[in-house]
Amino acid sequence: MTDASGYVMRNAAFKQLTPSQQQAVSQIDGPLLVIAGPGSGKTRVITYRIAALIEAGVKPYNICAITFTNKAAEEMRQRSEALGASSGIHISTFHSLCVRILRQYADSANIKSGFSIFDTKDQSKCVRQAVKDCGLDTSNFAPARMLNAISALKNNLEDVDSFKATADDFFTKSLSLVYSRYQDILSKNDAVDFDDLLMKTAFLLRDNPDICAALGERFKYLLVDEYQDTNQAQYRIANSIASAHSNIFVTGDPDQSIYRWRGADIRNILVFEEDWPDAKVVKLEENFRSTPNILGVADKLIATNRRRKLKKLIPTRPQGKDVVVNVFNDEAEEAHEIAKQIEKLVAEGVSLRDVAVCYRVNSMSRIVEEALIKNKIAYQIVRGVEFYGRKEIRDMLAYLKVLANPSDEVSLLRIINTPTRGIGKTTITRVQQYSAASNISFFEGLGKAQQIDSLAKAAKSKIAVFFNMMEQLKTGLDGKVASLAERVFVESGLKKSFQIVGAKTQDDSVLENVGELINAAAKYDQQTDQPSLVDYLQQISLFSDVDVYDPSTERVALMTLHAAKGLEFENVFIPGLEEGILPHERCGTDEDEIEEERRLLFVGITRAKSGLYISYAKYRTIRGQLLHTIPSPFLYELGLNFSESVQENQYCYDDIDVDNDINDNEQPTQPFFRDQLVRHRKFGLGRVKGFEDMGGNSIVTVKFNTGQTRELMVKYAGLSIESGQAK
DNA sequence: CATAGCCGCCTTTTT
DNA sequence: GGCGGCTATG
Repeated sequence: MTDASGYVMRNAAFKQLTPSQQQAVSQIDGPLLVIAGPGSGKTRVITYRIAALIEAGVKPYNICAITFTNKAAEEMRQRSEALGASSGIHISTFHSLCVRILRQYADSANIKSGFSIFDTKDQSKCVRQAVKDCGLDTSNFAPARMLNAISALKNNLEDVDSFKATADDFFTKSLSLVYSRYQDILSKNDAVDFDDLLMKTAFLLRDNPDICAALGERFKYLLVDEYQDTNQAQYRIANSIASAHSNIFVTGDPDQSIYRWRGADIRNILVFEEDWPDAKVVKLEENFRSTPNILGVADKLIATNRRRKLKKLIPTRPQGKDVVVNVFNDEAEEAHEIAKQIEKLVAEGVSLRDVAVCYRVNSMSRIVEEALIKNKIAYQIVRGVEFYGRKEIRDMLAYLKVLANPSDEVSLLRIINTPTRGIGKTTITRVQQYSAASNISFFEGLGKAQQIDSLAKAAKSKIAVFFNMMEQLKTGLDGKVASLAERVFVESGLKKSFQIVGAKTQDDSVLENVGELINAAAKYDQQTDQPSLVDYLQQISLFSDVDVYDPSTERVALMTLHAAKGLEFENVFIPGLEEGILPHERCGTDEDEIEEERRLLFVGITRAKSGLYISYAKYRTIRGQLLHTIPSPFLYELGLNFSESVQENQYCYDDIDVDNDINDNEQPTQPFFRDQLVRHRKFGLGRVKGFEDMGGNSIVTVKFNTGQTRELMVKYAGLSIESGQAK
């Protein structure tokens, strides 16, 4: 094998790599950890490495590369194709890989191979039902909260039984009931959620050494990108597959770990050397992307974090423009000035495709959009309104899902009366009762509707029409998806109903979107060897708009900081450096979470090649409330002489007391001051709006994020003061 | 049974 | 400020 890699050594392109990059490329067998900083040419290293493997005689078929996003997978495919080394290599996300494995070993995994994959909205429906079924109140046990908790359990490989055993207080006991019921509902639907894909695969590999060995045989070389973002389930899956041969190659950067909230465990990368004692470790510390100005700022910021592997950012580019920090009055002005600055850049010859605006939360996109529209600047939102989240698309897909998997009751309930065909709640309940009593699925119940005595004659005939239509559509299942989708569109009556609405509102975007869906299906039919409806639906469930970003168009890119990972731009704007936004208020005082927010900003900063514009607004309207903001503590950590660097904007109005209901000159001895962030056990996060000093009976007025303003007795309120404020 | 309008909950980030 | 779910009304 060394001979073959020697061939790579002689390759001219290979010689252009730095010594550490060469190291990372040329090791063929055994475990290898590459700690790769931002802009270190990591993607290049991975593709070269794939080429080196193939030149060393490894069959493409035996190579499996895992990424976190479909977009990263697509890019890797293209890049390895450019090296003439793509066909046969398995390149996909963890989730896609799991779908494949689960379908192949459906019996051992105890699921049907035609399983539906439920997205977040489907999950909410199910968990809400589960909470109700358990006799719990959906306001005390908010479905979203339950779902988050269940998701966290699954990512940590806690199944229903193991969690039940450890649940000891009221909340965890209730949660375990809901979890159990939720899983029952999913299984009744022959459905899995995103987390199940991982958990079920991890358990499948744990419990079936033969399957594990077979996969190790199939995937003799395993590459995992962004290893710092693996959660427990993904970590186990990767380790299981590689256990037989130890050919596991992972790359990552602990400083860019930003998915803790979905179970990513930074420890996975930190303990790699313990897991694989003969692992080689290569650090890629040179940065080929950003100017020293930008890297200096990034380095200062991240140095504040304690939980990390020490790593340098070594600049290779010449000194560039200063990093700009701006302060604005409010978010509208901030957005407007960003637009103006973009205009300036364009005047200097910068292309719009070299500009990105990266914000903490999606909701911040709108104000930026408005400003860009006003200034006639073209933009594209990377993952705005998700295509597959649109109502019309979900309706169409629900029909297809029911055709592929009649047990999918969630989808069936969505479409049974969409468009309206006179099948109402009462009818549905009666069929459901009948189906439950006769131990058949809801869809089968519809087929037997004529035998259900409680149903009215009219209801029976309406059901018959619907049921026959679905049966009729099923006869067209020949693998090709596009033609079927077209038929569904027409025969379901959706087309007609959308046309009516479209004519009324003068808006045919709905029809266009369905057209786009059918086009996409046609593309799938064309590009896939053995197209099938089940395969199509399972794939599509793992896609979102993230993958639609088109770097070739002449537009400014708008995206969240999370979505920005892996991308680079000549110029990057990061607005909203404010307490509560970045770091986000949800992370509270938890130091680990604050560190993650810091990494998030680090990721944002290191996207910029030469121009970096950071800003915050003194006032910002959040959920309809005008709030006086506090600058983000991160601003002080950037190593810029902050007070001097901030160019006070000429339009700045002075700190006017907006509500005018309290004297600003409070005595420092008072325990509470205006705009202080406080947390209440029940009402959550809020801001102090007033304080009446009455000794032991002092009253504090707090405006909570729920929108309520409350007067609380200090001695009873039990308010805790949120730390992390401006120093 | 269908629809309009109201109420409450919600939003961090993604597969 | 927006969506989804629930309720009152036709």
